[in-house]
Amino acid sequence: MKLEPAFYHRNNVVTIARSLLGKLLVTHKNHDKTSGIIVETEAYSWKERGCHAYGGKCTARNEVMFEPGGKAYVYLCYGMHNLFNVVTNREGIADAVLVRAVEPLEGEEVMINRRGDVGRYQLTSGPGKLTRALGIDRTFNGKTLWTNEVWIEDIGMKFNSKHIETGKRIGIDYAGADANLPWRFMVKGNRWVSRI
DNA sequence: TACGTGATCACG
DNA sequence: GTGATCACGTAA
Repeated sequence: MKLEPAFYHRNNVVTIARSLLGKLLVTHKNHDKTSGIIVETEAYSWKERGCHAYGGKCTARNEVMFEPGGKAYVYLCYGMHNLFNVVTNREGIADAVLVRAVEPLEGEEVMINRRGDVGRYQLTSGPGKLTRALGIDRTFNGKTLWTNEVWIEDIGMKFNSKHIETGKRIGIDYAGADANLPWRFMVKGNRWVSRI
């Protein structure tokens, strides 16, 4: 069943990033349904330098982060890759969770068509790869996550801290000391987790 | 390890 | 208007 708005409106983005592991990210476009189990996330908070909305800075790109939790924040990275985030917290408090990897569940053929035949474990094992595989582009920016086009679902998969690996977030060296925050979460041993 | 790639943002 | 920058992926 789809996650309710209240799931996203909570104020602890780290807690939400952890609890998104094992949830199912689903897209449905042009009669193609694709889905994957979330196996890697990163938390971002307006209070730290890694975040696009650091210090409450609102721009044309990140304004959806300031809306109530439960929307998609999708932006273009390095001129090529669409990255998918889940906006959290209440209106005006800009927190978000980056989804970095999923394990394919439904529509693997469609994903291969979109990504090319790159091999089973390369299909969705990174933040740019999974958006391509699931057909997520910037037109998804601002969509609520309980529409019929994109949503996140609870499939009863639960992980305790024994099954979750924690680490520093990837690719944010510009964040200074905040780059060391242990806000990256991975399902231990899962084959689709992005880079080591 | 190196670079493609183009939107974005802080300048003025 | 302009230029530096960038929450990545790929080949090598």
